[in-house]
Amino acid sequence: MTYGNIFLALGDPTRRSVLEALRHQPMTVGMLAKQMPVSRPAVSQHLKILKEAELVTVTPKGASNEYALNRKGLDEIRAWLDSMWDDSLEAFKAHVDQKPENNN
Amino acid sequence: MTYGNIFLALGDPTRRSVLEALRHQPMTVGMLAKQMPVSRPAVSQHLKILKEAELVTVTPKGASNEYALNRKGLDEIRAWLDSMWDDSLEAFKAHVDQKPENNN
DNA sequence: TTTATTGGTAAGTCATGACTTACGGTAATA
DNA sequence: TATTACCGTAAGTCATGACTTACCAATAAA
Repeated sequence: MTYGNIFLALGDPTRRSVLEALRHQPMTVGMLAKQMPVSRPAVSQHLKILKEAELVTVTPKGASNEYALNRKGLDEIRAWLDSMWDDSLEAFKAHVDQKPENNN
Repeated sequence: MTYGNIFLALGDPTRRSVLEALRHQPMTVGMLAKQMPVSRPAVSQHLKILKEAELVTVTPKGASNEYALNRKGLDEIRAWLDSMWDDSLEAFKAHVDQKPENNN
């Protein structure tokens, strides 16, 4: 279950703040830490988790590392949501289609 | 931030199992607990969190309570995902549209 | 090469939360 | 009414995880 990490990553408010900051433009760790209420190591640890969940990407820029949004992780969440509704509609359809005969 | 509770709720694998079980049909607490590796009180506590996140609804059925999927919570997640992409596209558009003049 | 900037990691603390058993309260049944 | 099923909550335990400071590696500048 690959989206397990993703939901876990999105469960933390600080990590969501990081993602929401990265919506507007890619940022380095220092830039992110400066506008957040936690320390730089904390941000670094969060970024590690976000990276493993494929919610962000890293590209080294000299001495600093630039982080950007990664579409992949968010797409998986969307797929999970879609699957929830597919199955739900299936169940509804089965409910509508049910007939007294042929229920083996 | 209303989706805070929702992401928190979805972060737990047991709660996701509950939701995925409810995709197919509404179920009582006992039915859910029977097909899960945790105790009934644990399921009950999870359902409380899912209910507060508007991911499930409850309807009393005599002595038992029937839980069903609630579209509302999942829709909010979808809206959050959409907002991420809207802003991301905005940023991309701003990047493409940028010209040497008029950058005040 | 020395010095400063950037950032990842280690180690430790502390809060939170995911379980358990025990209990009480309500609705169906005998 | 007495009994049985169903379920929510209280209390307590234990693991996890979100922080901190301290340290180390790598790049950029003096």
